[in-house]
Amino acid sequence: MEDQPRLTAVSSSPLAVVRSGAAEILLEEELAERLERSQRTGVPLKVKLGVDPSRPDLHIGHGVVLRKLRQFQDLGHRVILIIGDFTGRIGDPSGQSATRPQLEEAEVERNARTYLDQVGRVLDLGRTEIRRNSEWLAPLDLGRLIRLMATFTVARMLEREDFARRFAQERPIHLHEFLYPLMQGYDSVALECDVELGGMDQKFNLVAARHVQREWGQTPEVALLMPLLVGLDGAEKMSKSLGNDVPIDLPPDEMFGRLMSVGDDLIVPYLELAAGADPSMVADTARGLADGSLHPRLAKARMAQAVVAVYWGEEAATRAAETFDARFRRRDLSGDLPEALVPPALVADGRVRVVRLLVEVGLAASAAEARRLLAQGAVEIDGERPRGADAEWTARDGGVVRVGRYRFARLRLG
RNA sequence: GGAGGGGUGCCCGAGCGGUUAAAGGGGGCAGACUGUAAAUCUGUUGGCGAAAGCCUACGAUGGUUCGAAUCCAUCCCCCUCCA
Repeated sequence: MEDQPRLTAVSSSPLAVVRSGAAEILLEEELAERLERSQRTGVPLKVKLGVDPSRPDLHIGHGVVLRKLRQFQDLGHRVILIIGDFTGRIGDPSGQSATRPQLEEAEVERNARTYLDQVGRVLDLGRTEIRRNSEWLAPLDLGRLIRLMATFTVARMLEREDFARRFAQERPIHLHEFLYPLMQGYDSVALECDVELGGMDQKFNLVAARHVQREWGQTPEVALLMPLLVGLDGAEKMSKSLGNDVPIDLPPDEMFGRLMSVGDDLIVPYLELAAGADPSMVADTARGLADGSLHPRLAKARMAQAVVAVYWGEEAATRAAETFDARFRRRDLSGDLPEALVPPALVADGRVRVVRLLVEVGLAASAAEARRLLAQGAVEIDGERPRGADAEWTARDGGVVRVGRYRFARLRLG
């Protein structure tokens, strides 16, 4: 392996650390002032991140914000994770069933737990406060709610890009959707937050929170906005529903592989945002790629390794890089492979129908797909490349099957 | 409350009695090419089956017909305009 780049900046001033990589800070002077005061008085800042429990699957795009949160944590500040259980529960305007709220409560619970598992890869959970916004939102009475609503105008609401677009297209905007930014803002009031983090897509909500706090006589929190990470497709922002994401809990080998399949344009942004690499290293890489002195494949491998290291540690990342090299560059499948058990019932006269095998070990979703893959020459098993739907494999413990480029397994006879 | 438009495969979208497992595009998967790149080209993309073939599918239910995604009835949902 090539020598490892330094991934974290040698600590400079707290402001420099916290500011690095941010897309926008409202307002930076306020941030500087609060950090300074905190340092002087020894009172840590309350730093908030709101999370949506209806989507418990985190990807490395969320990781961008989480890493920033971690930096605050490392500087000794109080990090508060707000589970939006209340907001999440009333979220879906089309949810009508009466039995639903309770089910959702259990679900919120489960999701929150999944969430923490993942978040723990980046944050120090022992030093993270977890709050649910139902704590203060559920008891909110109509009087206070109206007071909250009175702080905003419809015109102001419609400035939000999402609302503006839907309004222009005459697509529905449900009234309660206007409440979201307000409730999020109220979260900040309830906790008297000093700083709130979010992706750029949260800008409106964070600005609203500042507004609400001011209305409630509090000093508005600093809104620290992180850039959105582009998805693997290089076009849309990373999101699970678009299927262009890299889940935080993806095993190192797969995470590495997924990062390697990305277009060259993403090397630098990922290095910077997803890996949080040292700015000078990002600059070096960008320069090397631009003048051709750095091979894109090498740069990409370094990027992938750096990202994997964030979630799985240096050692695992190095191993992932080596495994990748062996499996894909040298096409060597002799190392550790995921194992798949071949049930004895499948074996007849020492032979196994390949179609059934693929389905059984999960390398094909259905027999029809398995036949298609065979017909397309995508299946390699123990060095053979059978084409027919009636192909058979001579059962052998430790046999290796590969489907397409990315799917493979070592076969174990059960 | 009144008038009109619509619900099709992962998504968008054509079809408007048989030749429709359903055009076309996107996405996915695979093959070629490569840096497992990206881009490009080609193939493929409901299930069961070795195959012939069979089964399921066009919001739901029922009906007309030799035959329905296409016609009729009822219901559910969505959208637009008027109030």
